[in-house]
Amino acid sequence: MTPAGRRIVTAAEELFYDRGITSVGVDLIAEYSGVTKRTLYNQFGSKDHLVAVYLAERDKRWRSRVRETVDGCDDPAEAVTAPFETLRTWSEANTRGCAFINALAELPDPSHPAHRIAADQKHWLLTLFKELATAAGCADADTLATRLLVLHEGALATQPLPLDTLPVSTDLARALVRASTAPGR
Amino acid sequence: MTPAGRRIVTAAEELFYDRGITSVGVDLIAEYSGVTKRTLYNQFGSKDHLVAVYLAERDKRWRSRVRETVDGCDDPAEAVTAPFETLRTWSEANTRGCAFINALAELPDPSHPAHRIAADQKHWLLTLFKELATAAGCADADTLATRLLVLHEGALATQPLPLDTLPVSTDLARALVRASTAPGR
DNA sequence: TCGTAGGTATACTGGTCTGTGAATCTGACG
DNA sequence: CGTCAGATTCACAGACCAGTATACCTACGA
Repeated sequence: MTPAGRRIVTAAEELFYDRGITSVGVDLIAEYSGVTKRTLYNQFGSKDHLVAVYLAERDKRWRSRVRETVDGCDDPAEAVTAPFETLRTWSEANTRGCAFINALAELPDPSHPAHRIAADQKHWLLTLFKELATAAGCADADTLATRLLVLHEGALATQPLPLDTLPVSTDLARALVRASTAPGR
Repeated sequence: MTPAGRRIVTAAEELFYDRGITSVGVDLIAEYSGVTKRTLYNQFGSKDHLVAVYLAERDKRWRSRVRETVDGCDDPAEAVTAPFETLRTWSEANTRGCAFINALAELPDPSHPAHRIAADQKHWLLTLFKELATAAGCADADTLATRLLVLHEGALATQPLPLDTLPVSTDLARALVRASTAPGR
C-alpha cells in the first residue's frame, strides 16, 4: 500500500468509527487524509471496498492486541479471560461500541463484505476462547467459550451506554473459568 | 395520532429496523405507508423526530411483551429470566439485532433523542432485573441484575451472526439465578 | 533520457436526500 | 350550509453524495 493509501485508511478508521460509515463521505476522508479524491479512488476503487479495508485493518489491529495480552499471561487460566483485559484498555480510546456490529447495523445488505469480516471476527474470538479453555484444562470448553463470547459482546455492546458493565462481565468470566477448573468438577 | 400517522409509524418501524435508519429515506416511508411526503412532515416535522417516535413505539411494544412474559410466570425465580424467554420469541421476527444499539451506531450525535431512548430502555431492563431478583430473594441482586443484562445484550448483539448464542445465554442466566437462591448461600 | 507510477488540481455528472410552497380536495361536524 | 382539519398533488429548492474526466506535475528507475 502506498503512503497516501495508508493515510487514507488511517483517516477512514477514525472517521468511520467515530461518526458512522454512512454519515462519512469520501470527500471528508480525502480532505482529512490530505489526499485528492482521485487518489482515493485510484487506490480503493469504491467506498464499499474502502469500508472493507477499514474493517479488515481494524480487525487485524485488535487481534494483535488480544494476542499480545494472551501471550503476556503466565497462568493458562488467566489467559482464558485475557480478551476482557484487552477490552478494558481498548475501550479507553473506543467508546462507540463494536465497529463490526455497528457496520452490520449500517449495511443491511448481507452480501456486503463487511458481513463476512464481522462474522469471521466473532468466530475467531469464539475459537480462541475454546483453545484457551482447552489449554487451561477447563471442563466443557465449548459451552464455556460461548458463554465468554456472550459476556464479551454484551460488555462491548453496552459500552456506549452509561452502565459500566465491563468490571461485572470480567468478574463473571473469571468466576466461570475458575468454576470449570475447580478440582471438585 | 391520525390514521395516516399510525400507518407512517408502522412503515417506519419495519423499514428502519430492516434496512437501517440512514439507508431509508422519507420518500420510501411515505410510499410504503401509502401517504404523501407532505402528510409525513405535517405529522412529524422532521425525519429525526420520526426516528424518535419509531424507537419509542418499538420500546413500548417490547416492554409490554416483557411484562406479559413476566406476569405469566408462577415461580418468582423463573420470572427473573423471563426477558430471555421474551427474547426467544421476539427474535423470530427480529433478526437484525437490537434496534436501539443499531440506532446509536447510525446516529453518533449524542444529543439526538435516540440516545436518551436507548439509554432509558437498557436502564429499564436493568431495573426490572433488580426488582425481579429481589422479589425472588436472590443474593446480591445488583450484581446479578448487571450480569443478566450483559448476557441479554450479548445474546441480542450476536443475534445477526451465525452463532446461536441465545440458548447458552439463557441457560447461564438460569444457573446464575439458581446459584443465588441456593439454600447454601 | 525517457517512460511510468503515484499524486495533484479542478470541474463535472447524475442521482438522492431532507424539507418546503402553494393550491386543491374531502369528509365530519357545528 | 359553512368551517376546518387532515390529506393530496406536484413542483421545487438546496445540499450532498459517489464516482468520473481531463490535464498536469514529479520523482525514480531502466
